[in-house]
Amino acid sequence: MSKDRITVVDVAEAAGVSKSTVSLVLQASPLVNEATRARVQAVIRDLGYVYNRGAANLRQSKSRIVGIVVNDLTNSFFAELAVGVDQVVQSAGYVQFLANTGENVDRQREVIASMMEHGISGLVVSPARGTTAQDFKPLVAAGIPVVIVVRNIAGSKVSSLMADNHGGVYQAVEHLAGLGHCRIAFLGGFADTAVFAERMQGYREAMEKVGLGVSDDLVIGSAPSRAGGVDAVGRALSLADRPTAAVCFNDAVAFGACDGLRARKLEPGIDFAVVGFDDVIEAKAAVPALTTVSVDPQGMGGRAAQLLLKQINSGKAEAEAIVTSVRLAVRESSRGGLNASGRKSA
Amino acid sequence: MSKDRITVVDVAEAAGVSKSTVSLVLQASPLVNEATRARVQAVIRDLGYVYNRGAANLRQSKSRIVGIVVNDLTNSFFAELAVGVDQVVQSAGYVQFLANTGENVDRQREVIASMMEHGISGLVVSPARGTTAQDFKPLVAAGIPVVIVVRNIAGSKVSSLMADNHGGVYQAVEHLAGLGHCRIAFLGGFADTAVFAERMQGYREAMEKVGLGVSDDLVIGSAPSRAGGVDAVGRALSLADRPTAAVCFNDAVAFGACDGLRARKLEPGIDFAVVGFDDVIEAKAAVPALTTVSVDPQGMGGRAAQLLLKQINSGKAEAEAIVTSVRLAVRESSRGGLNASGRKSA
DNA sequence: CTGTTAGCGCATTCAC
DNA sequence: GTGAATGCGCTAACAG
Repeated sequence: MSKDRITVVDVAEAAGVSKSTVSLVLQASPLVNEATRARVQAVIRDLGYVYNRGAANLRQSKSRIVGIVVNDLTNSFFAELAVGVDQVVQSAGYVQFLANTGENVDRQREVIASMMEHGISGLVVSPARGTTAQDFKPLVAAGIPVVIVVRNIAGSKVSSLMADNHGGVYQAVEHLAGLGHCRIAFLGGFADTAVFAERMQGYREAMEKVGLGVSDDLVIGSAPSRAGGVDAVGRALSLADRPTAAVCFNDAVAFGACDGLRARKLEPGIDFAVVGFDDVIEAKAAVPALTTVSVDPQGMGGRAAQLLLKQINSGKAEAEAIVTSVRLAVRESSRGGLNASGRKSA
Repeated sequence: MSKDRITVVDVAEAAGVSKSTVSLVLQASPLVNEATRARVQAVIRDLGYVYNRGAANLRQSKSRIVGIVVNDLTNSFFAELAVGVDQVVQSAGYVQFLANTGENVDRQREVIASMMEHGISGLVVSPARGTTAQDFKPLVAAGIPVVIVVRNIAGSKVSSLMADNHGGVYQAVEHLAGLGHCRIAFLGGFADTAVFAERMQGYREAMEKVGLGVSDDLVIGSAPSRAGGVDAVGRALSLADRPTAAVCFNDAVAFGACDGLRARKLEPGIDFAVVGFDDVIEAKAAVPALTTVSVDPQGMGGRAAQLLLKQINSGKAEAEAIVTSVRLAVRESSRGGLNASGRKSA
């Protein structure tokens, strides 16, 4: 059917003009006669011509394509993030390469290399665990803007967009203290990530600030998963001086904590307040008794993309670190839980 | 810092060979001396050369990039699908453009056009609602393989990969009948989609097959949402001749049905059996009493990608329609529910 | 085995 | 306003 790919010269001779004229109407230049423009466009349409952006990119050595690599698209949080990026990227007339690494650093290296070969003009990446600043060397060497989202990589001289981990946990602690809780635990998470460090720091500072101080037995690590939460809350409840509330490393842990409470016939939010950090976003329709520190992944994606585009258009800006605010989402059923259980303290 | 982009000629003269030689080592041709290959590769490495796939694509007029457009990446089902595609696409050395349409046909048209301009060599698409065969005309005209997933488009002469909607519901009905249910309703969904038609047909045929016949009052439409499910189950329960079980259009409806049951102090799976079709996949950790017809979206994505790659490599094959099987996932707590409630019938 | 010669499809000076 | 050259970075024949 269709012979070979039809090009500008084809439409040029079919319209009785030269290729440059065609090129001009293609980019909507005002330098071309209205009549000829119409004629050319007609020919384009019924000849079924499709613009070859690859050739154009080659010629101008720039492309309107960006890369986005996420560590786990299966996680709704990152899916939403990708949607956020997609939205602004699309409206800006860009198209995106998307790759999922599944937390595999080697795969990540490969896809980034591949994307570079394809001439992406920018990259937003939520790094796989184990990513080092090294991994972005090629990008920065090539002067390609990069914005890291969600997880920070120490020492990488690229931009980053992070949720306010510190502030979120800080708010959570203040909220619980305001409810009258005195023994507030920190549940779940592994200490080897930057995110954990930030949230932990928020916990410590807030506990000091509200005058409760920090005792190490209230910090109970576990896997950042639902099972980990069950475990952690179990250990918390078996402490001699039982906590009455906890802020959890993330929402998975928080769900687990609720599971653990119910298994002991305790009602989350009434008998024991729990606050999660809204990472995984299962939260959407979940546990009504759960207060969460909630971050808007789609919004983050959008902002990340905007930042990236800004850098692309400004010919390369220097690294910029921006922190997106979070808000505490307090559910009805978890308000004033302390009074209800009669466990209010001095 | 980095001057302009470094090219094959740069490495060529740095290595003291010609560009073609460089080109040959780039494609790992065996036609080049081991010594020179090593030298060239060394130069490539420490010159920081990056291959320009765009130029290569232009030259060979083919690209190792495929497009994938989904209607709602926010829905875990499609996110998983995308991951499935990504996986096989990546291992095949391809990279993917991903675009989210948000059920917007115009946006879909735009992104497909954009992808064509970028020279994708294939497309997998889960069409936005309202997509017509027309929308794929440009693709087929250009000889670009397309595989439609999840939702079929009548009259489009492209390949498709669909879940076994008919068979799934058929199995579900058989299952319920096997448990002794005689009044089995079909809940939720709008009649204007192909998917609905297929599932409905499965219901009808199975009801005939097991000798229960179909009475129209047992077919209760509603929005394919959780709220719709609540509504539908309510209407079902107020029927004169109450059904004892239902198969739902999808899992959202099924969840709603369970909500509705509990609101009436009925226990799903015990007092009333409900079977959902696992579209939205919230199901993962959800209602234990719920039996679902489950489809594996990631697997579907993988198969779709494989089909696409096959067609790409075989220089374009004709349209192929394949149906992926589904299986009934029966939860422990929903087995034999009928007996437990003493509502067993003749 | 390696170097030479030509374009892939387009955008961009420059003349006309 | 429009047309004729030139080259983006690479591969694909052929020569050597």
